[in-house]
Amino acid sequence: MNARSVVRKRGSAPERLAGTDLLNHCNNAALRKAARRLGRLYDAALQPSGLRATQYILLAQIYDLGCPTMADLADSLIMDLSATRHSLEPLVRDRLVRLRVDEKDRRARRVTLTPAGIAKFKEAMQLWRKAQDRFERAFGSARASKLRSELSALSSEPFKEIF
Amino acid sequence: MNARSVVRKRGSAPERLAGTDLLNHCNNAALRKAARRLGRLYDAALQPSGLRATQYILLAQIYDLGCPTMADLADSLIMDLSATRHSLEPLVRDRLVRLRVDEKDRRARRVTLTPAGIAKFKEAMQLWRKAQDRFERAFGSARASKLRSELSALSSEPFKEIF
DNA sequence: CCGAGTTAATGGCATATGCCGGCATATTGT
DNA sequence: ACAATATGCCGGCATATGCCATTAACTCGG
Repeated sequence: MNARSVVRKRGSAPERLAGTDLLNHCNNAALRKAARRLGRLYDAALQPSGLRATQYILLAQIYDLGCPTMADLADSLIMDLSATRHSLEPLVRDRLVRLRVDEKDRRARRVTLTPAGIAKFKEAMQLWRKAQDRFERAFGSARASKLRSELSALSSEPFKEIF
Repeated sequence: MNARSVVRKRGSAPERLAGTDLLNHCNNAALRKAARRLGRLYDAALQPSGLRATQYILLAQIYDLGCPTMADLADSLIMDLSATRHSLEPLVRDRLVRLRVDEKDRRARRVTLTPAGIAKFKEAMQLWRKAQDRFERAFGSARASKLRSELSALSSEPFKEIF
């Protein structure tokens, strides 16, 4: 009787079908689901390089910024400083990334790619492009561009302070 | 020559400004950044309830589905089965969620909310709404709706097999 | 130059997420 | 009924992410 009522109650009520209401309206849930899905696509594509998608993102951003401080890097990725540091650990361990004390501000750490890091990044970039292409072929290139644009807007300035 | 080119080359080269190229085109990076940003918004809003945004999503989905199996739940959230299980652990520990063996298939586990879980969910829903409203007021309600719609499309069927 | 306040990073803890290998339970072909 | 296979979940391991408290280093007013 107990198990039955649990099992059945929900689906039978005419008010609402299963699993189609609550979360369909949640921006955060939609974002996370999409991130998981897409993450797995990129992760799989990058596998031959031994990098995770997140690690690729870190390398790319470091490459792009040159030798940012931890805080620069974290900010640019909308990431917590500690999270950034923790995520960097495997990369440092594997000698793809190096940290060094900033000359002018001894508190700061400059993050740089090692030669191996640069090589690995360039290797991974080829794989990344495959994932990117595969996704955009399926989703539409213009559509993806528009989506990224909206996501960037969401991640950018105005929303830093909606709290 | 090697290290030098890594450290310095970047900022000075006129070819490109720092941090605006590589990742701006990466769908995955854009998605992750947005997810982190929005996640923090929802996390903060839910804080009084003691739930994380992700936990709220789990409770909501369980509430919605009734008493799904682990696999049902994982699928509906585009989540790995093990990840789902692990994420459920704190909720089970705190007696918000219960697992029980399915009668008909002893391998399967049915996930249900306890009364405390239902109460907590409803409490959290009020906080969730605040975050949702706050975000949509800033981002635009229609715009958010469109964004969710694109994200859902991305998470849904056609892209399961773009590999 | 000193001390109060600020800023950058670290360490510890907790959850989030995923992969892989193993185990128990179903399902199926014969 | 039985062996082979498939399925659902568990455990262990590794990374991802964030918060908090702490420490080290800089800034500034006096």
